[in-house]
Amino acid sequence: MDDVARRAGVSRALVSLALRGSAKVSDSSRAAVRRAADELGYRPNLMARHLASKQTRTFGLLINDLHNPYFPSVADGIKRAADTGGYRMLMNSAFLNDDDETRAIETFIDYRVDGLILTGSRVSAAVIEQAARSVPIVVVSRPMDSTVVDTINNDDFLGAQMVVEHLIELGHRHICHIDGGRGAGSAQRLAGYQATMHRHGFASHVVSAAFTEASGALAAQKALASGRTISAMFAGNDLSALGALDTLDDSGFTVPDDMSLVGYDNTSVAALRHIGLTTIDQHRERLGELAIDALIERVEHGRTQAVHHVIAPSLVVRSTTAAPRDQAIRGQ
Amino acid sequence: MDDVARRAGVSRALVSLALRGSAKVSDSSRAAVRRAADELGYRPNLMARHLASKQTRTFGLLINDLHNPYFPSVADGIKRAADTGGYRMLMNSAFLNDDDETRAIETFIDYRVDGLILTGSRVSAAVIEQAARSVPIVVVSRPMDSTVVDTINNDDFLGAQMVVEHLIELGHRHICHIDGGRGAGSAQRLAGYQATMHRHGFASHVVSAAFTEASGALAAQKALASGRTISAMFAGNDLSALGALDTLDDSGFTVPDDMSLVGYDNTSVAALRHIGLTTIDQHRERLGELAIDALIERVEHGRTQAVHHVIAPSLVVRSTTAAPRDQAIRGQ
DNA sequence: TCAGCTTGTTGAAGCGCTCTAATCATTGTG
DNA sequence: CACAATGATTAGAGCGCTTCAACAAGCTGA
Repeated sequence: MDDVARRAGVSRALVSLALRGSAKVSDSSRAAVRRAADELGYRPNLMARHLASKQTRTFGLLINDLHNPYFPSVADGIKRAADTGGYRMLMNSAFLNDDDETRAIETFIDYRVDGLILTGSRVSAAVIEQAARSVPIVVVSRPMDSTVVDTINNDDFLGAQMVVEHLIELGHRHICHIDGGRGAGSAQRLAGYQATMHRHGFASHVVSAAFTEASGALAAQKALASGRTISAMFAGNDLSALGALDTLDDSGFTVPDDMSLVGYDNTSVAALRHIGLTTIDQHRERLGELAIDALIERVEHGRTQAVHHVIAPSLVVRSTTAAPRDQAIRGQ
Repeated sequence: MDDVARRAGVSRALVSLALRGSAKVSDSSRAAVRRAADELGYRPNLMARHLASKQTRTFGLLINDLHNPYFPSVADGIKRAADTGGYRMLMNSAFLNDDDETRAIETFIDYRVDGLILTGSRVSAAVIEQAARSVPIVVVSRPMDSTVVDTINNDDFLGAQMVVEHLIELGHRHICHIDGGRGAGSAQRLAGYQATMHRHGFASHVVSAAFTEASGALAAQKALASGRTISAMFAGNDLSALGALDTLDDSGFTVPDDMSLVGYDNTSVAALRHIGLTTIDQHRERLGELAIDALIERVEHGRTQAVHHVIAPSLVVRSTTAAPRDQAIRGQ
């Protein structure tokens, strides 16, 4: 920086101002500084800059499970919104491990990001609220009733309700739900399923799993082995639906003739025509935008009260759902 | 830090030493410092630390395309290896955009990571070598003949050869290759395909695409519309194979009866039984370990000469390849 | 002409840490 | 008992930047 100042014939302070585009720098010195900086290939040291200014103009994004194609799409939206807002992103993933997640959050705090977005977070609310004392936090895809962190969520209760209504309309009565356990939003999805089944006077049938293929496959096995009649399965997310699809294939069931199957998230895999999974779309890009907006409001406009956005999902009907084979017999 | 020092009844310098586990600190003061730090919830400021020491003990990982399930698996291996090496990771993704990628690299440099891993990078070699002047770089899944950056690669020529040999053994003669364009490793895969076809006396048939589903689907359409006989398609990666599968489904082809299909990367999607794509496994976890090892050697042991690792892939035969329908007629 | 503004510029302090060299205690040696 | 050697501790400089108060210079209007 000293070199640049000397070369441009000004003081170090002015170099700082000029490079950050301050209005109170004359055009001539600004040009001189710019030229000198270019010629010297000078890049300001972010560390020093932060140390002096407490700003990094960087947001952190924590992705819980990189293997779940749902998250990259949310990341897309976030990145784009951050770009237009003039912030850059740094990411980290936790691979579904709580310790990893806690450490990743600490890394972000150590690096003094200006804001932090947690997607599909699974650590306890206490950990998050503790971290929120150091940095503004937005939690995406995990409902939290907090006064200190913002949340951006899909209405998972409604989504589940839409799925069940869709299946019931097709004539299904025996709908089994593959629960997502601690996965993001899975409690709401379960509740939506149960409430809707109950409202229609049908019995719930829940097998527990997680948001992975392997556990979805296992859960489907358990469901089939339970001896209960099942004509449709509603999995907590696309990944577990894919696992269930594996099991159904293996067990000789044809989807949707013998069994209807629904996922949740509308990931790219679900959209493959070869799979054509009926599922719920969460409008992920929108989630991302809202998350960045919330952060910018806090950082730049000093908002301190928490906001909680909930956006409505939509049903995407593809080729894994159809009327149950025995519809004619059981009738309406 | 001053507070901690005061509370522990020692100097600031000793707090620094104690917290970093220096050997020249008495057990008693070490304990006192630890306790004081805990009580105060003190976390050293990474920025300040770096400013003074030039170290962050963090590696950066740039993932080119988060939507391609190949990369998360590589990231898994990298993260694990970094963990055991005592480094933490920061990630960033570029979404297949060169400008984004360049900016992401700059962000990492600004954040002064101790080392940088580029996976599936697409920017020009010049950009990478320029960046390598600021930080040790390992390039994964992109062959580069550089004297300044390390590379860790799969033997894509060999992998392609294995695919073609497999198909030829099944009786295929008319094998079409869906090229990956600028995608990582795609040049080698193309070369392996062409060389092997040529060696067996068969004509090459290449349609160009990229490493995405959409372009794979399009390429398959072009191939089918070309009027040339095709009994098998070898796509540059799993994603484009999936796209081709969509097209084949739509066009009424049954895989593998009417058409065999092979991918590359052995992603989780390929492994879904419902898809069961024959593909090449790159031993991604190993790639990740080697990358971290290379970085640590440079950072901690001062290696300056570039190393280039190439590891052998293996063929994973699933259910999208079979003998061509007309084998009996065309015979051997 | 001059007080009072602007506008542009600068010196110096300070951000929170590490590191070097110096200091202080303690022990061992001839 | 002086002196070297060892081990533990500390003061203070410095890392590269921002920021703030102060200042110089050119303008304004009375």
